[in-house]
Amino acid sequence: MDKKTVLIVDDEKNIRILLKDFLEREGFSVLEAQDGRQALELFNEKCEELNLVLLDVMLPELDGWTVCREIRKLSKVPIVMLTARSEDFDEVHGLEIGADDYVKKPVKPTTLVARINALFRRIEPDESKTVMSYDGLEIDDSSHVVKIDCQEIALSPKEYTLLVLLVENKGKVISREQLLNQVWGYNYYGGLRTVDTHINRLRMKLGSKGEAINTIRGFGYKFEG
Amino acid sequence: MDKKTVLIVDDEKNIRILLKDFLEREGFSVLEAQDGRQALELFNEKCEELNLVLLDVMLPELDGWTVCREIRKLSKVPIVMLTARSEDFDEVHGLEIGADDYVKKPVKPTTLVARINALFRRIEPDESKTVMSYDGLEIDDSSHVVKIDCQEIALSPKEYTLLVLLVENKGKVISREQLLNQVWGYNYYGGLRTVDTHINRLRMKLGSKGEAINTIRGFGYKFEG
DNA sequence: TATAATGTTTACAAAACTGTAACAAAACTT
DNA sequence: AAGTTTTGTTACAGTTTTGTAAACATTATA
Repeated sequence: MDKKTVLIVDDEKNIRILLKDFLEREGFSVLEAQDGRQALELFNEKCEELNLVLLDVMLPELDGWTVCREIRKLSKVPIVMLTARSEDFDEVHGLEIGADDYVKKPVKPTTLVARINALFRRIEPDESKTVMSYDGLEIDDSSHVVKIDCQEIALSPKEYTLLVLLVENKGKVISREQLLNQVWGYNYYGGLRTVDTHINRLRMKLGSKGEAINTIRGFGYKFEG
Repeated sequence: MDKKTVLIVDDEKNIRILLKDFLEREGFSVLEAQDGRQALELFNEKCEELNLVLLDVMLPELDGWTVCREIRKLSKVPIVMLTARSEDFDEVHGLEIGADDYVKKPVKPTTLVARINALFRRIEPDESKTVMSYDGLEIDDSSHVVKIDCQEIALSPKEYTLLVLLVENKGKVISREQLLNQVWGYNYYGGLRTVDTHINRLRMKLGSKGEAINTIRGFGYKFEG
């Protein structure tokens, strides 16, 4: 998987910096433009290597709408439009003139990246993955692979199901009854202590990451502190 | 461009009706489900003809997250997740487990349709690949020929179908139920162990390449590690 | 601090799962 | 119609997984 290049077009410098930093940390390569004219120039020049354009709607000189339409004429590069003021938030129009997503500012970088990845996943279906991750723990449910620091570990069916449930509800306490219902089935008849045993086995196999499974005395278990 | 089929999954009847009416007026064909279990059943049955799933997060029985993950395991059908309550609005998680868009209710039908169209615009008409290959294994679906290191091998119909399904979903775990549904037909009534037997026969015929078929204890089989 | 309540760990037998072989029914060929 | 191939089921064995109980540890409570 090669590095993706993103062009950020925004007239506010702090926003460009914020997004650029975050995207680079996520492994993207980033170009910047501060107005529509510059954006189009850069686009013409680097068209081939661009994978995505992050386009603000309010721009000096040439507005985002126009830039979006121009780019669409030339290329199929995905475009995400950003908008700040609610009166500019004509989502339907934005999508109709060729944007692939349309997002209201302020946008959390994590969210933005998640949306960008979802977009890429669509375009290059080979890399489609459904991963949950936390710290160095990675769960790909479609391939059923659990990794700790990129090292695959083997879990039994119950352990796996339990882990997925915990991670999925990370931050929330889940009672033993709930765990029994979800993992063992709602008409399962068995002792609650069984859950403890499995939690224990899971913790062992997760090694240091096992500490992310917290005991909430009297209530149940919770993933993450 | 033929008519697109959308599956609406929501437990609120008025929302289903509202969306259904609107989508049908826009030229879509619509199916409905009111809970997660029903959604998955419908999905298994109509998998082939579906183009999009509109999935509410809050559902009785099986929640939207689970449904989304299940669908993702087997298919590349786009999924749009809807959510009503803000505490359920974990956009990043939704997108990570395979949703293509994630929208907060109440959503204007016009907006929704614009987003759906933007999604479809991205998806290229899949040139139905006829040749699949993995390592020294080559499957030409148009001529029905399977080769190992350029050496043609003979597979029975069931073995062939099974292999194609596995290879098409390489890297993904497929449950015995799913294999039965896809290979033997949706309303086939027969034991799950039958799948094991055929997997076994397939492995034999594939020789060393047979090792690419992995057993995922408690869940099913997966092609490739 | 003593006691009760709750959670953790260990050990082991029971249960569940899978691979394989054998067999008979069904489908297909000739 | 006889022979061949494909198919579904069952049974058995080896292995892994699982549930339970009991001992052990920890935390709360009086």
